[in-house]
Parts: sequence; C-alpha cells; structure tokens
Amino acid sequence: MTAAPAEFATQVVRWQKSHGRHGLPWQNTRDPYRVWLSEIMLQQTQVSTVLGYFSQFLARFPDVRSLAAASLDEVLALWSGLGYYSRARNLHRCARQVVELHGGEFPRTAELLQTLPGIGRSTAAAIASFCFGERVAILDGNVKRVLTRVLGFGDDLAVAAHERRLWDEATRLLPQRALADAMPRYTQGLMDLGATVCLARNPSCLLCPVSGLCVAQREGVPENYPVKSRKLKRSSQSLWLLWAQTRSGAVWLARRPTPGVWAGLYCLPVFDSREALEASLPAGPHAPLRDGAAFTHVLTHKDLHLHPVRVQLPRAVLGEDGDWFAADAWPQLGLPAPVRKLLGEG
DNA sequence: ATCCAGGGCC
DNA sequence: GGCCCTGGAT
Repeated sequence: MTAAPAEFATQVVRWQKSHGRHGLPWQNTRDPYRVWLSEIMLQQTQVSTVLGYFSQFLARFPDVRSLAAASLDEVLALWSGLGYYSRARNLHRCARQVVELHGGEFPRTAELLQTLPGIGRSTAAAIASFCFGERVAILDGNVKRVLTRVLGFGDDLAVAAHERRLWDEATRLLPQRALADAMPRYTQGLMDLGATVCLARNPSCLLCPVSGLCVAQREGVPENYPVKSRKLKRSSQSLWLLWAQTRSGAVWLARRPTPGVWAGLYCLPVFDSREALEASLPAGPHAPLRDGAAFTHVLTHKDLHLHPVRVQLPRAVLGEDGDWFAADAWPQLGLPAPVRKLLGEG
C-alpha cells in the first residue's frame, strides 16, 4: 500500500458508517459480556449459525454471574451443535474467573483480557476496542485476508515470523490517536469488509472502499492472498458406536473423556473395532446386533467413519460415567452433532 | 461427494 | 505444529 495509513483507517471508518453491518444482536452495545459471548461464538463459526445460539445463551444467562453459577453440563448442552467444544469449557472457566478474580467485571484492557481462558490476542483486542475504545489491532482470518491484499503481503503466514510482521502492520494501520474514538467502528469495519466484500473466493472489489489503495487489486488477482503453505492432510479412522436401547427406548449415553474429540459431551459409547464393541456387552445372551448405515463425519484433521451398531438391552449399567436417557432428555444434553442427528433419525 | 473457512490451546 | 467441529460453497 503506497498511501498513508491514515487514509486506510479513514476510509474503513467512513465505509462502516454507510455500508457496514449495524443490526446484529451483539452490536450497539458496549456490554463486555455480550461482546465477549458473541466473539467466542463467532470464532470459526458463521454469523447465521451464531444468531440462534446467542439469543438462547442470553435468555438463559443474562450476565456473567449467571453463567458462572451454571453447571458445565448445562453450558455444554446449550452449546451442543456449535462445535469446538473447548470454547464452551473455556467460556465457563472464563466466566468463573471474571467473577472470582475480577469481581464480576471484565478487565478493561486487551492485555488483561488475554489472560482469561479462551481469549487470545485477537479476541482480546476485539473486546477492548469495541467496549473500551482501546487502540489495539485485531487479526482474525477475515482481517488477515483484507490486510494481506491491501498491503500485497505475500509472505507465507505459516511462518511465525511473517505472521508477527502482519500483526505489526495491523497495528501500524490503526486510526491515529486523535481518532481513538473511532476504534469500535474501525474494528467493526475491518470485520465487515472481510465478511461481506473482501471474500475468499469472489471479492467484490468494485464495492470496496479501499480498492484504490489495494496492491492485490492493482495486481489483478486478489485471491492470491493470503499465502498459506500449510496443507491440511487428513487421516482417516473408523469408529464403532454402540447404540444400546431399552425396550422403552432409553439410550445409553456416556461422557466423553477430556481432552479429545467431543470432550465432556455425552455420546454413544465409542470403540475402535466391532470386536471391542461386542466385548463390552454384558455377558450372557442378548438380542442380536443390528448394523446401521455407516456414515462419515469430518473433523479438521481426520475423517471419522462412524459405524452405528444397535442392540436392545435390559436396563443395567453398561459402564462408568454414563446413564440411560429417554428421548425427552436428549435435547438437554450436550451431544455431538452426528450423534444428535443419528438419534433424531432413529 | 469433496473442499474449504475459521482462533486458541497445549 | 497438532488438535478441535460444523456448515456452506462448489
């Protein structure tokens, strides 16, 4: 970018006023609790998905104290389906720390916010700039795309030193101190640009307020940025799910260990092989096993090939940390999305 | 069916 | 650098 940084910030702020997003439920507030809750939910998750969860959480937990007072189970149940469940566990831990270490008030600086569980550098900066007007840079995935394109920043972001340099650039581009009251709008403007204009696939450069400053636009192929060499290679794993049901329809669900996939959630018992699943059943005769249709569930780093195996069993204890749950109890449990889907179809 | 986007923790 | 989940685009 050849123009002065001030020009960039000015244009982003001006554009946010006229063309940014203004009606989202976590906007038009400086309540750190709402901003924090929305920022955690929006990590790795689309706005359209977050909307319903946000209102449910706010209805049940109107403030950080009510969230801190809740059980982790209840938080996981409300989070069920959003994914990345460590976010929910950290959300709960964070609420408790805010109450116990900070008297129920969120700290007012990015530096202190970042000491809390689940709040990294970018989320801390988002909260501090939105709620307290702090002059501090965010750098989430959307903003990385905007800044690498505007700057023509072609260094590989998989290299930690390059990523640090981009953080430095993000800080350099902040509104000047005289415009510090513009920080909430500037931060929101960067997010809105990345989410609605500077898209990964088909950027709408004709609608972009900084296309005149943008190196990538001048080069002609904005999609060339950002550069990330890290190639995800996904492994594959087969798992067998024991779908045990009583005659009345109750299903045995057990808590998943922490850490690991679906940590802390309730789930059908998981086995590495069909033999291991069979070996786990109570001794003596039981109803025949019925193999359900296998399906694939994709995680970031591996494809899980899930093989449900159904069996009817008497109501006896099947293992530790589990219980029989009737269908009307399932919605109150934290269940992984594929298990929720499976039970819903069954 | 396959690919891809998307922060923080350990 | 590996690990965590889901939904949307293609």
